[in-house]
Amino acid sequence: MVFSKSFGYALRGLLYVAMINETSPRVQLDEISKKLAVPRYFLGKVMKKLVKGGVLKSKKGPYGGFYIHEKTLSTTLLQLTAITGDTIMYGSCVLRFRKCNAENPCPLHRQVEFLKNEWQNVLASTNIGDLLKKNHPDFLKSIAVI
Amino acid sequence: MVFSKSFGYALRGLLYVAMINETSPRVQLDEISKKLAVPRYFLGKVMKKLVKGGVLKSKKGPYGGFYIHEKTLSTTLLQLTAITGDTIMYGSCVLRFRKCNAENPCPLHRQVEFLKNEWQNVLASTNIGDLLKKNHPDFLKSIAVI
DNA sequence: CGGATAAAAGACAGGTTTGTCTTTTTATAA
DNA sequence: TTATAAAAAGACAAACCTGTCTTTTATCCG
Ligand code: FES
Ligand code: FES
Repeated sequence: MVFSKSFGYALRGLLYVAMINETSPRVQLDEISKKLAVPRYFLGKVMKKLVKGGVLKSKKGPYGGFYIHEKTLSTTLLQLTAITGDTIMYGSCVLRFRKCNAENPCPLHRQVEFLKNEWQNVLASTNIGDLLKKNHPDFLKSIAVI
Repeated sequence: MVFSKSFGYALRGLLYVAMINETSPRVQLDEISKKLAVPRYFLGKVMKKLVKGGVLKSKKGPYGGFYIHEKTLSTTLLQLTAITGDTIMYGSCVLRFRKCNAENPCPLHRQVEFLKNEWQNVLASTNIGDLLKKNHPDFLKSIAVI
């Protein structure tokens, strides 16, 4: 009932880059992993997925690093789950029955239907820009602490 | 965002035993695993956890098997998550921060606080007996279908 | 008691996720 | 062009979850 570690790293990494990019054009993996207290090489892989997923940019070499582009701030949490491979349960049963449907519902179906929709809604309607704004100004503290 | 397989097996196993025990004093693992179409030996381990967790009883040997006791029907889904080791997020952060608290919230805290409480509520207020009642009479179908 | 039955326990294997380290590729500046 | 810096890519290991099989332990019945 919790996101994967990868998702957490991805979100926090993305937020950190977005925050830094308000004042600096690039951030390096080294800095990100230290500030977030996240395993460096693993974070590298997650960030790579973000770049490949089209929600972040990167540049190799000197003066390189990660930086945002147009789409970054409008990236929703739902898109992020797709990128990090988190199984999200819209259309799938919380009990892992073959599929979630009202005709042949699992014993939990009624109880969780509403919550699933609401949850789905939050993920689809919240984007990186929203989180960045809402959590200012002690925002760094909120993503840096494990 | 979904329960573990173990949790699903545990719940369905528990429900099956509870259902059968309305007419028969014991059920064997063999029958349960076949009816639920669940891997037999793995289910055995899950059932063992239920017994150790004090929400089910078992007896070895001839005429043995699994059966319910007083506490079985009042077992909540929240208790089940504890038994199967599912990380549930009440008091813990969806992003896996050390702990979820309002003073130093993660970037998602605000957005998910309400949903977490609601979800928690469903799990804590739903017990095996409830599910058994609500899903009668085509209840077997609902738990047997994978 | 002795044989049969069923859960409990233990050993092991495959897959996925997470984590670490090394090598390769790309870009920059001098 | 060369040295350097940084991400990308690849190889590998540890931990966890799931699944299978074998051995042990408890119980019942004759
Ligand atoms: S059938 Fe299980 S949640 Fe809908
Ligand atoms: S601190 Fe993350 S959900 Fe509360």
